[in-house]
Amino acid sequence: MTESRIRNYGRSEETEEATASDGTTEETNEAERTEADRITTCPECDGQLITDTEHGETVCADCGLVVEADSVDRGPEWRAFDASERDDKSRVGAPTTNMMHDKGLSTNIGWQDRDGYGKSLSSSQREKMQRLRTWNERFRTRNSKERNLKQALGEIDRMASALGLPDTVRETASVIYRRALSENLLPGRSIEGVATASLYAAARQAGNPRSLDEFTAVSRVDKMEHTRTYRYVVRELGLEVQPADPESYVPRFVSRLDLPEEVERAARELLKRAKETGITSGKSPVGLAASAVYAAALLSNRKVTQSEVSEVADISEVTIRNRYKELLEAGDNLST
DNA sequence: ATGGTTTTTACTGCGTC
DNA sequence: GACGCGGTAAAAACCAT
Repeated sequence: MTESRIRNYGRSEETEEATASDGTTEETNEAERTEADRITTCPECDGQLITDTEHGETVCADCGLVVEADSVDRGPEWRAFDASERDDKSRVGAPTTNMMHDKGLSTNIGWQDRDGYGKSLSSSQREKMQRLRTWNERFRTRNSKERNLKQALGEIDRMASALGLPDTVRETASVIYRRALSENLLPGRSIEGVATASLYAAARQAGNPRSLDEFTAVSRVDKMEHTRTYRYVVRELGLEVQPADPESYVPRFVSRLDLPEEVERAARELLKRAKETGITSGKSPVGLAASAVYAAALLSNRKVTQSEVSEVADISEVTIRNRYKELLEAGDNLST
């Protein structure tokens, strides 16, 4: 952002000098020009700037000065001269999504009893549409696999919302679930279990992990079944899931404790050093993150009690005590 | 199933407000 | 006296074998 601003400044100065030589320009105060008025007004005559997308230029409406040239045209590469032509030439539609069992590609008949112009339908038309809707729905979720998927994806969506996981994670989870389904991993396992496992794996792959406890809080399956199916799915599908990085828990703990960004940085620093000394191996990532946050808060003189941290991290105070001592020691050893 | 490691639970003592 | 903190021992959970 700053880069391009500097470049633009340079260009407008050049143009100024060029026009100043023919004596038409008054002095402009260089120092007073801020980034705010760069965008809207002409540096030359303070006229309104207009963007010419056809030629990729930003020009002054009054004096015609080209302020910015060769900008990137983000529009389509074809031209259309009226609305119908635009519709014909457009090659895009709604994106397909793995979050719906049919990838969002099947027909969906609207529930409003209105025609294309927004007018209400006659009663006979309404009945007809209702029958169509019924059959459309029946065909759409015809076989058991489809119904299975539908339920699982609903489940994934519900849990992801409850855990505050972004759409990208839901997408990944859906893909994993689809693979599990197509490889026949489902028989003998519950839909909820596999759905939970898929989401758990997706969240970890995305570097946005949630702890097992957080999952058991929102999932319909208990912890044991969850971990069992998770391991099973990972093994059968050959998923590559690295151990959760403690750092990825830090931001959430920090924000839940209302701590400043400075603490977050310090916590990350502590974790980095701990990783270098190798004391992190085998220890629970959540516990490490929680302890790092506690230690960082302590170092920056912010009052946070161990019990508060243990509360938001769902980790025992004892673990925090043990870990944070180690973290501080590791930090000392490296810095000296 | 088992043994080793880590985490949790429960309890106690110390200092401070 | 309540609270925060530190420590300990035993139980429980976890993981690889």
